Amino acid sequence: MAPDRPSPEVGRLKKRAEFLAVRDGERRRGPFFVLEVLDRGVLDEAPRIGYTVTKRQGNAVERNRMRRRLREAVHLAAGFDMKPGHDYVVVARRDTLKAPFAKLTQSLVNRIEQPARERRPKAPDNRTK
RNA sequence: CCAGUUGGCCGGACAGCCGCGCUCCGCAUUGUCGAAAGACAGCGGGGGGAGGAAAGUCCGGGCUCCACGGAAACACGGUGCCGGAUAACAUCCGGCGGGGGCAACCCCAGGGAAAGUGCCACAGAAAGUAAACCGCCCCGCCUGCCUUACGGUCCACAAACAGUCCGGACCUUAAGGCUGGCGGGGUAAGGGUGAAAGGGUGAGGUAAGAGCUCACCGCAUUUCUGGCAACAGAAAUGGCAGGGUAAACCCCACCGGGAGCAAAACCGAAUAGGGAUGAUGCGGAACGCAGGUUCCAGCCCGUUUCCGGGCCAGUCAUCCGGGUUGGUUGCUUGAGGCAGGAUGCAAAUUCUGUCCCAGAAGAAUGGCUGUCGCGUCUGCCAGCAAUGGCAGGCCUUACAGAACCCGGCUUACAGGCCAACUGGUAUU
Repeated sequence: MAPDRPSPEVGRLKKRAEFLAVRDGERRRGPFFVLEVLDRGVLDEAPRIGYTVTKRQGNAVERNRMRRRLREAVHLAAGFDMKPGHDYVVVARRDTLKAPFAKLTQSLVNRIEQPARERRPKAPDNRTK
């Protein structure tokens, strides 16, 4: 099951400010996790990814496991489909822990390949009724 | 073999593929990021990489910075049988005392309640200068009944009267007894209440009772003996006083500065702003032309007192230095592990040899697959049963992830292993 192509080069998000920036980007919901995507508009840089597992999802052992499985899924498969210059943040949910690995990988690939929808204009004036 | 007690240990294994962070060696010796400090990057090879609790952060230390003039008192917090171990402890070891268990063994916040104050719910008469609900006992009065005695009346006997050996009924009086009621007193044995009722058991004693008296036990005081001590034992005396509660206040003895690796040090852009020195100048009063000196105030050194020390608002000038972001150090060689010896009942100490064993920072130590093992469920078969075999399914496992480091405590934990001991049962 080893991929015949070399591992893709994917950077990591490490600072709180970077995570907060991606929160303003597009959100793709679905099973297992929520994917947040932000186009930084820099085409010649490698894509970067960060993982968010909140304390509500379990104790330290379970949180570690969720992060590791997601990281492995990105490393083995999903990383090839990430666009350069984009930042991705995976917000894990509890069922990441028990999901079959193949299903988790497939879900992640699909979510990344999903075409970028038109961003709704984030105007709070429209919401006020 | 069954049941149990104590102590210790393990807590999936192997293989394959792909990864992560740390470090070492060799070869290359340049590039990338950045304001700087600094960090990262190539190829090949090697090494090691979570736990018994890494957890809770409850104690104790190391380490770091801050604070700190002395003495006494006070306040606050903690500890609390004795001896030992230790860097230290609320830990550990060995004893003592009390309680539980047939036993191995386990549990104890275990100083002081005759220094004082407080509290003791409900129930109960009474919760602490004892008291008196029922009961028990004594005395007085009243009522009823019984027995005896004297007397009387009637019946019966007899019959003419007299009479009463014997019998019965009723009445008066007296004495005694019993039942009930009322009043006065004694009592603390018994009942009842309660977590707890002012020593326990037995005998004597008494109207009934009571340490009222006696014996034994307990208790208190004194003395002696053993023990380093906690304490234990014995004797004499006392004659029962002194209920519980100190995780209620309190008293006594001992101990204790504060904050924590996001500590702290160093390197380091801009900007806000800090410190030192000098000048001017200072809350009051006195002296002096003035600089200034003295006294009284004020503030600081945990509080107070005494002694002692320091500081003065504001403005201006000069000089020094660098919060935050980022980076490096701290950061893993340590009260260290393992093996053996010595001392000690033990906790532990000590000697020799040997080993280097995670150092992350949105946080590495993993992901997937296969085989086995373990567990569990279902079905079938064998068996009286315990159980065993086969097939299939599930979970690939409990509790749980280092964050400066040690020593403990506490809490969580699927399943399993070993040793010693105790009580049964069977066999010899």
